[in-house]
Amino acid sequence: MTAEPPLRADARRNRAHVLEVAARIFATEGLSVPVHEIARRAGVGTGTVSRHFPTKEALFTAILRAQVVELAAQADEFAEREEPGAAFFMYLAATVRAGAANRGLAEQLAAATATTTTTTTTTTAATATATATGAPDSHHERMGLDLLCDRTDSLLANAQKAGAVRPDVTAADVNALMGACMTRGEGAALEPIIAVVSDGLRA
Amino acid sequence: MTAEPPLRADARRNRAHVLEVAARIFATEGLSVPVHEIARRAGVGTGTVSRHFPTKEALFTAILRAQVVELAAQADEFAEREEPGAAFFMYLAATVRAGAANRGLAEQLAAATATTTTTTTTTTAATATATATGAPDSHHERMGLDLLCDRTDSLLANAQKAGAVRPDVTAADVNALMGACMTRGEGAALEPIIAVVSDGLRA
Amino acid sequence: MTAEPPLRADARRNRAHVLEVAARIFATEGLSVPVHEIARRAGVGTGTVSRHFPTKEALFTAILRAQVVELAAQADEFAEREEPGAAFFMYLAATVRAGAANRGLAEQLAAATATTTTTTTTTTAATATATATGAPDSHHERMGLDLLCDRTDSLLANAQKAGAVRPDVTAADVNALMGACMTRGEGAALEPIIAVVSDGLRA
Amino acid sequence: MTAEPPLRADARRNRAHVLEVAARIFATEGLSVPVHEIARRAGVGTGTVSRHFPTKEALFTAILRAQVVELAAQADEFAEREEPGAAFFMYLAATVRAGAANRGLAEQLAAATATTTTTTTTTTAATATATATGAPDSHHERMGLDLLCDRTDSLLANAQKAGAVRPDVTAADVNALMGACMTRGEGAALEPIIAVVSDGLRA
DNA sequence: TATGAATGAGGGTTCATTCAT
DNA sequence: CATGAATGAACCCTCATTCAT
Repeated sequence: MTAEPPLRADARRNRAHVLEVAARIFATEGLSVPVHEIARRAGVGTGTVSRHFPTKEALFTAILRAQVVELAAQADEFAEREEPGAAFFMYLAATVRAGAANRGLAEQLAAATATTTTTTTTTTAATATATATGAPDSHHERMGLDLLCDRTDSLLANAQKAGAVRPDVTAADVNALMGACMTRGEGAALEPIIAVVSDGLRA
Repeated sequence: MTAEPPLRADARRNRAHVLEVAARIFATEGLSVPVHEIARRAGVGTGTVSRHFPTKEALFTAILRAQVVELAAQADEFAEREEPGAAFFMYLAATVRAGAANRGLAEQLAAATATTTTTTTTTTAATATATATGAPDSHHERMGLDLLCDRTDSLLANAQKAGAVRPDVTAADVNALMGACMTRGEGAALEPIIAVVSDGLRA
Repeated sequence: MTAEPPLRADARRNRAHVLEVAARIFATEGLSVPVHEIARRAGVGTGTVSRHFPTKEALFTAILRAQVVELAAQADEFAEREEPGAAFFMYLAATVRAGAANRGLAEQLAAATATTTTTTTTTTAATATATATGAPDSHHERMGLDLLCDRTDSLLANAQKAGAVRPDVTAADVNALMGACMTRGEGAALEPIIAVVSDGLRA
Repeated sequence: MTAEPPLRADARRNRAHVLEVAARIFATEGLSVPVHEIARRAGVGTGTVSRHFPTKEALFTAILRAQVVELAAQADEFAEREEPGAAFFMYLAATVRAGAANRGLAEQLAAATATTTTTTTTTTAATATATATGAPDSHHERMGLDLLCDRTDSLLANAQKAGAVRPDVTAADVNALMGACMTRGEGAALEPIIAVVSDGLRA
């Protein structure tokens, strides 16, 4: 609503730094790392983190959105430059690779995929509250997951129309499969898993 | 070391009851349910839970072990009664279904699979501490995951020898795939996912 | 709803002790004293306070209700045993004396009296939340202030009918006057104030 | 000690504006409004507020003093132009009306009146600290309350000498009564309260 | 042995104040 | 001077664990 004035240069740097550090920490150690710890490792006070991201969930959101937006852009490029089948499988691989490199992203996606009936309660009290009081799916949208779902929908539809993907799988199945692959153990090679799932999806 | 005296009858009953209730709760609501809540729903005091399972992680372990032992037994039956390919795919499906029906199990497996390189921190401070101080892989073994890994190893090897499974996947890949599928969103149907992965694994 | 089992003896003692200490502290230093400090002075951990009174506001409520209930009972005695005018003025004096001896009580009453149009925001976030989401006046009732208001209503009406109190003042005025007198500085003698207000109210 | 150089014109304007905005906010919403919020609504940075009023309490003081000085001036007018009784009761009514229209003023006065024996702690940690470390009654004087007390003293004395006010009340009683009436609930009409108290004070 | 009350470290968040820009 | 980002202590609350009853 109120158009915020652009951040001061140093603040922008600081914000970016916190974001970067938090992204790395969440990626490697998951979302349960205390805010205090993030602040410490970023070399700032806890208040600085709270100023830029008033809630821990806001921090999740900021990080996840950025990553998701990038993935969606990539997906659009694939859709434009490749033929339907290739586009779909490149999207699949790219998304899974991104998620696999990022534990926090995977955790959020896993939680988000489970939003159909039950309230998640996994992530945060704030999430629950928001869900209870306000918009039904706002969490999903805040995180930008709707962007990804859109890409899955259209890329899958096209690939199925082109006969490159078996017709009996739904977008929800694909989302679940991608979300699932992200959480694979780091001990296992990621590429074989992508290969297996891709092959399993082929017509 | 110290040979534990056998539990008194009422104590054994109590322990079993707590275990049962906790298993149900963890299965449906995940591992973050407070111990206090488990005790309450089991109709015992928190002290009773702590007496039998001195740590929350010990409770996880006890539950997971039981479930894993059962899965391993099932696997042995498959190995005995079915031909290699069928046995492998039945094992895969059974394991994934079990995990998918059990949120806590899936959470633990996901965390456990990720133990190869990084220290986990996912589950609990207690876990992290234990892992840090004690034996490097004891978590894995305490949970009984070694039993499952053994089954994956042998069933996969046999199935590959029989030409039923593509030769380029490793046991680690299969474990990761199974672990991954368990965490699929509750919105997506489980069976299509199993079908896709199974098809992808076939020779 | 769920009939709580009676507290264990030691817990009841502890609860009573915390209540007593908190009442004294709130009475002398107001409501803004940290819970942590109350716990410290009561010689218990912060968790113990939170166990008995899950919210700081719950602690206020418990203390205030007890005091208010006692005042209401006293009022009923006056109504029964004295003639209307005397009953009213004894009630006034007793209430003011109680509130004056109790800074926290006075703060709450002052805040509570101001509930007509604006939301108070003075006391606590929890209060505001409750007011926003749930029942409109629940704060007022949780504190038991409705009990006092009832007494003011009836005692005043009777006294006015009996010609002991000037007819142009309302119960709201009386409540405000009582609430006001409670907050008088401790440097000033209370009794002259009561005398002045009582005289001013006489027919 | 160090003779302050006169403020630059823009600085003086800024200071005045902050003062004005803060006065309005404190009057309507009380003293617990964050400094940050005051700065925001005044359209200046938080640093600007802190520069002019190094402490939140300093801001209170500046505002209160101005208001108190005005009240004192009014009192002097009454004393000059009216006969003793009228002057006293006009002073009483004017002071109470001012306080009642001003939540922050009333809060401060209530806190200030209570300074005789106990240390306050109501307003702010800063206040408490200042009170603890520095001069015993400096708060009272910083706020300009001594000015008001002087007026109460002399107006009351004259009115009593003139037989317009009952002789058994002290200035402290009157101050307390005035302070008390300010905090009356917004639901109750102010004038009846003033009427009652005035009548009660008459000889 | 069972109980559940007590503990206290740790979580996220707010806010008066300071200080680099 | 003005700015507003940074600070960090303090607040309230949760919960795994311990221990007196």
